[in-house]
Formats: sequence, structure tokens, C-alpha cells
Amino acid sequence: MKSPAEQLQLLTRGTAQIISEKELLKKLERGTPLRAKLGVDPTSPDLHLGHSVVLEKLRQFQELGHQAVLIIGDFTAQIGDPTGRSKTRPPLSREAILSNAETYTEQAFRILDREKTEVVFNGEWFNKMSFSDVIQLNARVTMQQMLQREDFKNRIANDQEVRLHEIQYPIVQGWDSVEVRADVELGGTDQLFNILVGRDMQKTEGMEPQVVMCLPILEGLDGVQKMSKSLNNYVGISEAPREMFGKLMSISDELMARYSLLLMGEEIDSTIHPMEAKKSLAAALVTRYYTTDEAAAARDNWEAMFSRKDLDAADLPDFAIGERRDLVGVVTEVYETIFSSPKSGSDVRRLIQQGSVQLDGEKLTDPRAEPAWARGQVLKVDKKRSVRIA
RNA sequence: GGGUAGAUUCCGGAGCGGUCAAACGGGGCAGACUGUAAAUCUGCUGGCUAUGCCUUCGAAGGUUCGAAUCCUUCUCUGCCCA
Repeated sequence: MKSPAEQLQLLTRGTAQIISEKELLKKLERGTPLRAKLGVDPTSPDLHLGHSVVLEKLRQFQELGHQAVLIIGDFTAQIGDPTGRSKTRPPLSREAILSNAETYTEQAFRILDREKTEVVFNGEWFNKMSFSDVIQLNARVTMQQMLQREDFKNRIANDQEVRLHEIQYPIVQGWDSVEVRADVELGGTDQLFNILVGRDMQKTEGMEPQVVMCLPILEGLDGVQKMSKSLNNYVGISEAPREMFGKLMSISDELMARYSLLLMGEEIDSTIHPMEAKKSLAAALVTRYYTTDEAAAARDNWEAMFSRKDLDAADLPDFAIGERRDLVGVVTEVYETIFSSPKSGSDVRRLIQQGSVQLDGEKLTDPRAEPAWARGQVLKVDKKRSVRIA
């Protein structure tokens, strides 16, 4: 086992903020495993690289012999975390939450060590609370404290509504820390406020307050907004190697540097061509969730498709012409069934007219065309997506 | 409870009886260029069995040849006062 000082050094690496390192060191010096808490709301069924930043940190705790406590916010998901929101979150149905929780944990264990993870649902304690329990919980914090929050302040300043259940969220999350007796709570920097509330709650309960450990927020593929499924700027950790590789190749150079730092903990090698650096990064990330062989295959295929533009050599998904043989019909089908990104007939028509669609390298710009389809032809629907006619 | 302002297409926001599938900006998508980078330029951005047709401007009714625009009721939200 590593010394407390060594552990501290490893654990603080890549973090954005820790309150406080001194406290963390003290806890480490106790020599008993720390309880490291991470709360997740199963609001979406898929985990992406944004989540992975904090999950990797939690795994690091596990590797150092500590206890990971993963709280599934089945209860909190019903409230909806207002963090970073300019609008109230729509509530989720109970069924959706439970099924999300299922896929969520499944994916989380691609990163975490299942054996060393304690999984708890916070509905376990919150669903048992009576209304007077709730009132007492609320009595622990002041309105002024809650209004300190950036999101709420902004909304109020902009004359937007803030509903009362939303200001309960930090209270509820804070109480989780008391319930699981957390020593450390991990989260994105946007969780700072919520985690601090947990600290206060523990103090009033006479517990030793948890250490706050915030990790940087990963930007999405657009490089501006935070990675999230709803903005469709994410790379899912269970996406196919090729998808993952391709998405990572589309990021900007600035973003590449950031991803490298936050996800791999490394600086980009500035002596090589940025594209090469990006390929290495993409391959390294694919390897993390798959194997080196699969990463290499993804890279080869990508190079065939986009560097050499040799679509014949590339391994493309097959598409069998169905009922509809007209161009609009076929392209619509391809988007829907092969790439699962449905487009309306009008969208497809537009793509065709704008010269996005090619058959064996020939642009097809007439939406009414009905090409003589033949097995083996390559149908390119846009710059990034092609299929082979089967 | 009283007063007042408002609800428009993904978002912001014009429109105030026909010329409105609705200006403009943002975002998004596509094309050109390129390193599936950035920057730049161009086009598109409700749907369809598509030179026309259908459904949209908080909801329901009404006036009118004709309504996002006028009237009635309802629902929701902000702000001010208590």
C-alpha cells in the first residue's frame, strides 16, 4: 500500500478543486479505507466520456484500496438536478429511471471494479421520509444559502422561474452524504455547491465532513458546451470502436489538447502533426474501452475511408434495398436503419439537392432519380457516412 | 389577494386582418476548401404521395370572404404591491 503522501499526490492529479488537501491527507493518514462517494442521476441511459472523467478518478480510489460508493439517484432524478440549467428539468417516469439505472451501472462497471463498489439507491432512505422529516431537513439550510447558487441567481436575474423543488435538490444530495457516511465526494466542478451542502449536513450531524473533490467538466464535441447526450455532442463509452474513433477525429485541435489532458492525463506531443496526435489519442481511448487490436482496426478503417478516400477498401455497413427503390426512399432508409439518425423526406431531398449524396463517386442531385442499384455499389450519404449496397 | 406585462417555428426575437410556413440573429445540417482541425465562403433549416397540398404562432370557441394578428373564456409565466 502506498503512503498517504503518495496517495494524495496521485489522487489530486487532474482535479480542478479539492476542499481541502489538508483534510484529505488527514483522512488518508488514518490508514483505513476511505468511503468515496459519487452520486449519479439516471436521467439518460448512456454514459459518455464526460462521465468517465469522474469515474476514472473513482477507480483510482479503488486501486488505492478505498471503498467506492456509487449512489444511484433514483429519487433525485425525480427532482431533476438544476445544475447548469436555465430551465426546469422535465421529470422522469419511475420506469424510465429504473431502466436507465440498469444500463447505467452496467456501463459504469466498464470503468469501475464491480467487486469494490457499493451501489445504493437513494430512494432507499428518501422514500421512507415523512413530511415532517422533510421539513426538518429543510430547517437545516437557509434560503440565503440556496440562493447563493449561480444557476438560481442567474435565473432570478433573468426573470426566469425557479421552482421550489429545485432548491431542494442540493439538500437532498447533501443528505446522501450523511446516509452513506462519505469521506470524500467526487463530482464535476459544477457540483461544488451541492457537495458543499453535504459537508454542512455532515457537520450538523456531528460527523467528520467529507472532502470535496471536483473534476473538470469535459466539453462536448462542439468544444463549447459540456458533453451531454441531449446536446448530441457526446462520445458514448459503449459506442462501437469505429464510431468512437470517428467522433474523436472530428474534434478541434484545442479540444484535442483538452481531451488528452482530462481523459488521458497527458499533454499532446507537439512535435508531431496534430492529426497524428489526434489519431493516437483516439486510438488510446478506443483501447481503454476495447482492445489494441480493435483500436488499430478502427484506425485502419478510418484511414481508408477518409485519408485515402478509398471507399472500396473500407469496411462499410451493408444496406439491402427494400421496398422503396427511389433515391429519396433509399437514403431515408439508410439514415434510419443503418445510422439510426432518422431524417424526414424533406431533409433527405435537401441533402440530395445540395450534393451530399454520391453513388460510386458520382453526385446524385436529382431527388426524383431512381438509380439502377447494383450489389457492391458505394452509396455515400454525406461526408462522413457511406454504405455498401448488398 | 390587487395591479401590470407576456405566451410565436430548436433558442432568442420581429410580425399586430390578406403580399405569413412567418423577418432577423443564434444554433444545427449540407456543399467548397482542409488534416472528418481551425478559419473562410455558399446553400438549406415544418411535413408530404411536391411547381401543388396539409398542419403550425399557449388552449378552446367566435367575428370575417380571409386571423399569428380582432373578440370571449380558459391555462401558464414574469414583474410590482400586500
